[in-house]
Amino acid sequence: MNISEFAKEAGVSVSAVSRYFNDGYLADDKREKIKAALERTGYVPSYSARTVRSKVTKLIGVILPKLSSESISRVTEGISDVLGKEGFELLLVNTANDYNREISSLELFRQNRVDGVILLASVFTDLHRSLLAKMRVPVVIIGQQLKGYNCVCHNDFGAAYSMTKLMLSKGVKRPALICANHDDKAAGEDRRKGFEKAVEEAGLTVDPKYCETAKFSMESGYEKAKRLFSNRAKPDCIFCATDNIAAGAMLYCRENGIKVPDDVMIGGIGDSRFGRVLYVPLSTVHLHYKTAGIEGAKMLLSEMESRSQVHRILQLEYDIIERESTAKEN
Amino acid sequence: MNISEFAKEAGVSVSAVSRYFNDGYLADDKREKIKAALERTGYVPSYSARTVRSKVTKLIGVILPKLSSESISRVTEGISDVLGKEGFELLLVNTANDYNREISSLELFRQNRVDGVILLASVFTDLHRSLLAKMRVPVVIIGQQLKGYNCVCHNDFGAAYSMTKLMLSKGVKRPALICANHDDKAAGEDRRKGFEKAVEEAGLTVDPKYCETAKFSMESGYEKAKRLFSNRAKPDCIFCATDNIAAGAMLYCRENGIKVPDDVMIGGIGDSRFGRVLYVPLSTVHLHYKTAGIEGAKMLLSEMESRSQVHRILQLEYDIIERESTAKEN
DNA sequence: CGTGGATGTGATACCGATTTCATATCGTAG
DNA sequence: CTACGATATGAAATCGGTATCACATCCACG
Repeated sequence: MNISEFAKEAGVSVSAVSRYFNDGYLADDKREKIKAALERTGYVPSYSARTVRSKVTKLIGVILPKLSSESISRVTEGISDVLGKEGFELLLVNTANDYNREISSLELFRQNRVDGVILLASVFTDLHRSLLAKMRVPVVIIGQQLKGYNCVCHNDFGAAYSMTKLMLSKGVKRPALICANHDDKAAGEDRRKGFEKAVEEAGLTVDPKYCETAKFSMESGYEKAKRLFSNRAKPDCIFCATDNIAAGAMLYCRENGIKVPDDVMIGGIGDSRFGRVLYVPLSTVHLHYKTAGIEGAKMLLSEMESRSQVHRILQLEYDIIERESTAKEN
Repeated sequence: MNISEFAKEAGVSVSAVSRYFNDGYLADDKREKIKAALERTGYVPSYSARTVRSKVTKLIGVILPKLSSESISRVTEGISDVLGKEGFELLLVNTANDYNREISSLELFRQNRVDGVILLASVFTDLHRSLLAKMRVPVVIIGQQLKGYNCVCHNDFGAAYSMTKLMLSKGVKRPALICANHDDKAAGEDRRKGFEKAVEEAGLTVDPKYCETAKFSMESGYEKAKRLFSNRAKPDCIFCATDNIAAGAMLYCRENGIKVPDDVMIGGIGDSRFGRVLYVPLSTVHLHYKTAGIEGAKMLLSEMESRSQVHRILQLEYDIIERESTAKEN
């Protein structure tokens, strides 16, 4: 059933029906007639037909590197909370860390399918940049910084610096690092640099043998911890770029009789829910993921409204959470 | 720029452009012309205009009770994998466990906005049923059973039964339960029944004092464990409906000097990633969440293709994962 | 050589809504 | 009493595509 059939059924004009669903200027008796016919027939207007003319999709495209990650789902929850209240729905694309899917979903979103885009990417290539430049709708980037776009990011450098410093302040001498892929500016590079700064400030040096690069998984953390402990002089402190990596490292320690924190301190980033209930409760850094989602969504809303070309970067701060995994040695 | 402007620019007819993006029957020279003009102009056809005529949205509506849950995001990942390969995108609605949002998103999906719907609901009311009946596109339900619909569910009863039986076989005498909301047929009622059956088969009785109902969170598990241990006779075994609840219960034990498994065994369901690295590694039941998403998506695809009215229920089995939290007492 | 199927083509009707426009009615301010 | 703004209305143009249709080639087959 389409609008004209329905209009006939309701005994009003097509325009009246359209007005009923949009603004006003409609007499009460017609309003009643339409309401009654609506219940009788179950008619629902077609969204795509509406979009063709009005250009409004009430859809926001969200590009994510993966779904089953605690931090990402928290960001998404924040986004969903804010945009849901404003009547927007989320068109979600899970790229599974595949650049090609990232690119192709940007392409997809150019097809007038969404009113705005939120991008949680880990790496930016030139292709990303050129596609982003072609976008005809506002874009907000969460978790990374990119010039010329509204961004919400975390103080990754500071978080890593503070966590490392916390451990160093307890007198450890051979700090090790399990970082993330360097191409990831935020979780990779910035966190690594934060670690290095703290180590240097403590008058120590960062030996490449004590630096491993892991994927964002527990399994990978486990493997890299194993490699760290294959060095002659064992590390007495491991800073891990994420809690997942830290959990993997801790599992390795547990299985190999290495005591945390007495033999080795372990610190992570992310404040995962499981940190409190780990084998040894994990010291970590709380990043405001949900807030990032909320603020990013708000930025997008305001950019959609004003279409302003002024972009800003919102950097969220962090909270150190100290637990047993970095407790004082004696 | 629209299709006729673009056609003029490319020096071909409107039909030729449409054919370029759809099937074939187009001479190679025109194909080349269009490709060149495409690069020159950056033209992208409008999806909604296409949809008005062709009815195809290439969108699947997915309704979820929450985003930041490991089990749910694993299901979603499965869905996304399968549907992404077939060129579908996901229109995601996070209902935040709010029935009204669940209802309103079903309304939303009636507006010819999606080609199919996947529903991960926890509770079914009459309103749900009547709205679902009005749907004009195929619907698949994951995690619950509902007559008249294609469903993928888990053997929740069996999982709970087996986990409880595992603990009882180790000689515990005062089993306790922390279950989920009974309105949730699968995770609430079925798992509780599985527990009860195992307890009765062991010749024991289920005292209401040893049954608590928790929300799906660690905090709630913690609280309910506290209540269980306020009984005069302490439980020596707690079956928890989910791993999150189990983690909370374990945290309570840890903080109160109750030894797991020596003083109390703890078992969960869900095989959360963190189970291995908990304070005491958690015995749990692996449910095939990702598989559920994959199979549900496949069901939807085949229903969209065949429009068959035959519905089936796919019940996935489970694997017991035995770890230290239920290790033999001596 | 005639016929028919596969291939290729552009004009145009059509999809289902919104928006514009020309017009009507009514209360009220001047 | 007139003029004007606010309210109300339906016909028709419009949005940007796809589907249909009538028609043109071309090659192969009997």
